[in-house]
Amino acid sequence: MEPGAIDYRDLCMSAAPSRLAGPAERASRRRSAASGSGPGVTLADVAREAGVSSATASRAISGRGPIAAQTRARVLAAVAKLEFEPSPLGRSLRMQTTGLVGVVVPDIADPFYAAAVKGIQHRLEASGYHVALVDTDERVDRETAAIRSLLVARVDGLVVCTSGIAGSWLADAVRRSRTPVVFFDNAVAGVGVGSVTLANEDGMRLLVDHLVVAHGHRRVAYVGGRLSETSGVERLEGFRIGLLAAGLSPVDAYVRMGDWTPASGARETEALLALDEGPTAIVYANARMAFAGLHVLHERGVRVPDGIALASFDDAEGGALLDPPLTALVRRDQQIGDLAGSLILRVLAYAEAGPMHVRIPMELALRRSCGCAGVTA
Amino acid sequence: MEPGAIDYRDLCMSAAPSRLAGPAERASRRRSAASGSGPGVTLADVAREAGVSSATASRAISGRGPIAAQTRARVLAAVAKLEFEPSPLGRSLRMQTTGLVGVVVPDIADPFYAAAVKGIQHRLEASGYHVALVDTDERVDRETAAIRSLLVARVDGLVVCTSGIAGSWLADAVRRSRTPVVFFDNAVAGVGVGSVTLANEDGMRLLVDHLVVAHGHRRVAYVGGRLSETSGVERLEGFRIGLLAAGLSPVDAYVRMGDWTPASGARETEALLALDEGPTAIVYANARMAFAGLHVLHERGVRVPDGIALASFDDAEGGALLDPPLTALVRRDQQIGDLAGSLILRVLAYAEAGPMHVRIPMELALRRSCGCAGVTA
DNA sequence: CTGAAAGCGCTAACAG
DNA sequence: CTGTTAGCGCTTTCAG
Repeated sequence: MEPGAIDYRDLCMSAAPSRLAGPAERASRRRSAASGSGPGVTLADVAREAGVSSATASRAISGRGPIAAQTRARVLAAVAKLEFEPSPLGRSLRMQTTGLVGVVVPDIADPFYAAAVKGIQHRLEASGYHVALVDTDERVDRETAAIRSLLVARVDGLVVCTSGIAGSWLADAVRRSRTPVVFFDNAVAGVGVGSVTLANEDGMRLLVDHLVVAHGHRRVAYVGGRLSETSGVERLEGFRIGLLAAGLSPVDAYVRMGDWTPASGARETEALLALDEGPTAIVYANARMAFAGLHVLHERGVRVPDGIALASFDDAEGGALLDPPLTALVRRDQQIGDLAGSLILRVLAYAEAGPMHVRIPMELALRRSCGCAGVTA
Repeated sequence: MEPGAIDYRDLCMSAAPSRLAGPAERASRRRSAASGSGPGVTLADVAREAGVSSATASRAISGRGPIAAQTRARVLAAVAKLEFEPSPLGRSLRMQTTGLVGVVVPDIADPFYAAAVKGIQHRLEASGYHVALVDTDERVDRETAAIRSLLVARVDGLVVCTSGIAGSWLADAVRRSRTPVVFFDNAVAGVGVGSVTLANEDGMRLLVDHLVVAHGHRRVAYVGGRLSETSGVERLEGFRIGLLAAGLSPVDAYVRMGDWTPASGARETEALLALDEGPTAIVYANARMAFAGLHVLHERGVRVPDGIALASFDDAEGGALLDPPLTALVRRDQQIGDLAGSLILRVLAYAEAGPMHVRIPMELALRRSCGCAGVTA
């Protein structure tokens, strides 16, 4: 082990106490102002160097306000010479703006949210915003704390996927702070300047319709997600309506509720298998549950799709790689994040009026787990 | 479609121009100061309400400096009454501290980085820091821009996984800014206050050793990751040394270089299959390439592990769910992030001296893809 | 123990 | 067109 290296177990003991001093408690590190260039150089320095007032320097740099071309050039030269970088701290205080957008997600380890965050971040970065990310572990109390804390930090906007249909607290807090909020994946009725959601109901109907009409299944089961989230509610509704539209009626025993996790997908699949007269097809409300379900079926020696056919609402990197490849609804993964980012930017840039709600349509990818030959990629 | 709802295609046209006005260009929204409570209440308001000076109010709230218990109580009452939340903007300017830690990752959609970010965020949140996340898409130019931009934003610290062994720019920038940096997964020699990396070499040796010694393979191939990253280099080295230690010599044709992506995993696997005398076992440098490789093998009708045995350096949610379950090295996924967070906190809290380098040991999970019976979970 | 005053770095009115 | 002045909200000497 090289010098300076330590065993990770030691670190767990020594450097990971449950609570270290936070930013507010820390003594301020003084800037060293070492070479007189780079961070540490102030606008006043630039002004002095250029022989103008700091107001003029500010105008030259920001491009706002009248300024003689020649003066501007002098200032810019000074900026370059001193390698001046305007400090956002002074500007933030003055402008009441942080250049930060808070992003709150239930679980960044879920590939769906990871992709969404990627989309949001790329979008916002292009407009000069930074993303303050908080992962809530799907816990409503953590979500509440996260939003509160981001509001205190004076983020310019918020992009939130709430877990749990948010109560009045969220609505109040958001309204009072006058901070624009965009919801994605799960919307909150009546709150926020916009939302981006999937066509949960339509998509699920597509899936059910395919299983029933194209493949003739009549005993179709459903493994759903949390009903405390709108996506869970809407997908279930889509399942029921899809069944009814196809002339079948939902059977209670075939409708199982999971919580989006692989563990719950496995559990509910086993429950379905234990039934006297089991289903001939199972629809999962998301990919992670479907993956786990497929695994259970393999273990039990049930052939897919011959024994039981499978389909999933939601795809993920790997759905196409499974054996058999999973029939699912597809979308460009970062799209939802990109749109959510666009929505919040629209408000930040133009302070536009009415809320804007976007639904992303879903497309069916017919692979082999439903019984198709697997034409679609 | 409900009122206010629009089709997403319209939005792509109307609200997603390539560049919207950024924070610096926006006119400042004036606080409405509506009810006189909540955000908008200033320390001066509290002081007035409590009948003290703002200096005293500050002392009462921050807990720093001498203050009479009674006075403090009066101030705290005023705080509660007005629902005062200290503005971080004023404090930031004064303290030269933002409470922000920049986190830079190559690809948040990679489950490994997602888990790492989760660990980092949770750790930092516990100490009151926010995480400013940037995803670089594995592009060095984006990484450079990200770090520069975070430094300009005056983050208090940086946690970085660099893609590409960072050149002198990074070293310079980091040193000059005097901002503490912790590297994870990929380290950069001589730069930063710490690093958290996996035991790449040891782990890979474990894998090779198992294949050769336990299962008697003599034609072992390797599908590696980028050699512009230390993890890529170290894993390759581990493979070579492992082979040598087992008394075999590496065969050039069996050593293929991918770039961590599933696509490259598939491509190199096919190249291996095209060989006259192909390998009897393949070791992959990460899970995503292994998944794709397994898929290719399935498609080609090669039985795993009978035809070709498989093992992967790196696991991921789902490795155990594959068919056959994938033999791989395992770790607690968020651990690397947790440790990286601890390391940067240590520096932020104590401004401690020497750099600290941590290696996370890897453990072998014997599943079925290598030929084992699949005892380990 | 408390108050007055200065200032972090920047921008915006308002004069000149 | 440019300089002066006045803060944004907070912390911290320095006196009292």
